[in-house]
Amino acid sequence: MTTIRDVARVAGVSPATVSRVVNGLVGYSTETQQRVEEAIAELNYEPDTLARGLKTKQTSVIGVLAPVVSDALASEIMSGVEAAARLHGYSVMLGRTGPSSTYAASYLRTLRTYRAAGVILISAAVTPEMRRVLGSSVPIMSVAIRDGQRFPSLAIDDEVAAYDGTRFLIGLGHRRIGLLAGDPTSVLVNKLRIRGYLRAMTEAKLTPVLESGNSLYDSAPPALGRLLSQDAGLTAVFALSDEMAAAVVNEVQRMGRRVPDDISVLGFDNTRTSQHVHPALSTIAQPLERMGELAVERLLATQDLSYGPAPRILPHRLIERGSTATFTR
Amino acid sequence: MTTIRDVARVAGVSPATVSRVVNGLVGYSTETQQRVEEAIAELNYEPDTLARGLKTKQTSVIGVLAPVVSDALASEIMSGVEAAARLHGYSVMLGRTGPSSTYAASYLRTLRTYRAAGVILISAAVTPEMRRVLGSSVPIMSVAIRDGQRFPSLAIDDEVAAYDGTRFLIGLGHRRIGLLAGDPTSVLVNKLRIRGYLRAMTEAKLTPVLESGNSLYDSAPPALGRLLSQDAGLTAVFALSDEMAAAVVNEVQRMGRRVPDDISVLGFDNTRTSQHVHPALSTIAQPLERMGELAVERLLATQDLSYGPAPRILPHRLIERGSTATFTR
DNA sequence: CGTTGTTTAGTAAACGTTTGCGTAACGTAG
DNA sequence: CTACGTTACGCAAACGTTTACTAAACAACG
Repeated sequence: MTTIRDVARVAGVSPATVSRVVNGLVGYSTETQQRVEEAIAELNYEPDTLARGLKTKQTSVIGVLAPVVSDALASEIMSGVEAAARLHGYSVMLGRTGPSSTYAASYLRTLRTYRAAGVILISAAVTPEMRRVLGSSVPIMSVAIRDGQRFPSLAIDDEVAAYDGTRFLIGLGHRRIGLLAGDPTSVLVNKLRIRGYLRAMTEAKLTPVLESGNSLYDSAPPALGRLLSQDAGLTAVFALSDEMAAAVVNEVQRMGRRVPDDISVLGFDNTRTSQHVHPALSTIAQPLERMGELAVERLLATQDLSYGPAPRILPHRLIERGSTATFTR
Repeated sequence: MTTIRDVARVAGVSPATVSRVVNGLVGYSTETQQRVEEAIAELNYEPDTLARGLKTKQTSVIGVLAPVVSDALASEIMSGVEAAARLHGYSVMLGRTGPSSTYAASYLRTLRTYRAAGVILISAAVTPEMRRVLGSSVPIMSVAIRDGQRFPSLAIDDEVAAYDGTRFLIGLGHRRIGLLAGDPTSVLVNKLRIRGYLRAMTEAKLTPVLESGNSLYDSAPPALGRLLSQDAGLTAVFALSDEMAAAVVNEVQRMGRRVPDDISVLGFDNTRTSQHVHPALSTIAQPLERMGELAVERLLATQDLSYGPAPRILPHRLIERGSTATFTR
């Protein structure tokens, strides 16, 4: 390994000077700068991150935690995170939120010993325990979830998004619209979306029909069954994740009915899954990659924690594909 | 931050002793050990990774690079990597292979300055440039790709897997079987799989019909069109990725023909996508998560590079679901 | 020409660990 | 009682940086 001392020797200056030019500080002549740069190139010198971090108490790592790393939604956000991080010269460290808050906290502890520059939580809220573990030096934020008022977060307005989706279905002429939710007890996001659906339905004086799955594919068919047993005449189903929506599309067809002719299906998230099914899903798009990018940018803008709690709202967008159609009768 | 000195002071010993008990070395009495451990617990001490890494020239980070991070196949492998890494007390750093070998190399350089314990390449081969950048101190290996003979890798036997898939279709009674490959020029994997298909077909004295996509969903419909224009009477299509297979299923149905009654479709990889389509895909499963886990275990077993080049072959498995059926006529 | 200010550069002390070396204490054997 | 081996532990020097201080050199100014 070639060190800063080697460079200094070759360039005929002191290590301090080399450090200065490497970091673009002031205090050297152009001539010196050139000699140093030549030496760096010649020796193929690269500053040691560890030593630097030890001294400066900061490294360019950003931690990213998701409930499960192979999740499609999380993957796309991570993709954005990776891109933006790289762009700004940061590296990303990957982890799982895991089963318990303690599990996550343990990883955060690791992140702190790495003197990470910040951490991004996907689809998970910042708990006080996490905040405590990190100490005051490393900023943290949630994305794709509306946290309480306590910590910074980045998400769409889930209530309005679900409202818009429901309105869309109503505008298509549907009157009997079922909602297939995720687990409302655990995830705030679902509570908000359910509220949006409810608001749209009651405004239109329609009776809500609601069942919950767990956002994954397999939970949808049984939940759809329950939905249909509440109201066999449903003409539209609004599923709160694309995976569940895809399952609904397939299940409906398996039952011998057609999408969208007999039943319209609306998804949520606009992950790749929404295009993997036929007909392709109409869905509420979240700007997933963008969210990831923005998350790192906001994090980097946060020198101190004075950044404040205000959740930042991103625009959602309804994408109309083949799984929804007008209903007339 | 509480340091080893603080612990030493509280426990009434020297920093050296604290270090020894933290690292489980020898040279202290049980009584001392207990005092130190109490102090550690009391102060909530956690050794600084940076300082330790600087001294020992090793950190517990494992780098993982994939061509694109939101890819389903890569995600599942990463999931395994994350799990195993965590289990062994390592952290994973995420990166993209990116467009060029130089792009990847630049990230590897970063990884080296972090003194990473190793790096895992997903669906990408180790180039000599990468190897050179890493120097001799950090081991690297590929997974889900059969590298040349030069560097360690971990994969299924793609040739045999494709052969088996084709044999399976033939066993079902199909005679006119089209292959939908990925890009054969760039990825070795595809070359091997194509070879397997070809071998099965010629052994059975059937005439191969072959077109290439790029492994992604959108590339499949046009490629299917070309396949069908070569032989409109195809009764089975073997797609070399689940995404393409899913697209084929949807496209076939869009054309008013039925899967599997009119055309059987066989996929490859057994990613989640294979279940998102109806009928669900029969497919060749790779043990993706397991591959990720094994990759880190092999890496960790590699103190030095004397590990040798032998590619390790993992078993593949044919999963029969609804998209394939016997053909009789 | 002394004084002062500015620019360029070097010296050395940290940052928090690990570890080679030295040594005191204590048994045990001769 | 001396000699010696073993165990438990402390001292201090690294690891590769950054950065506060200091100082030399030089110009500008009265």
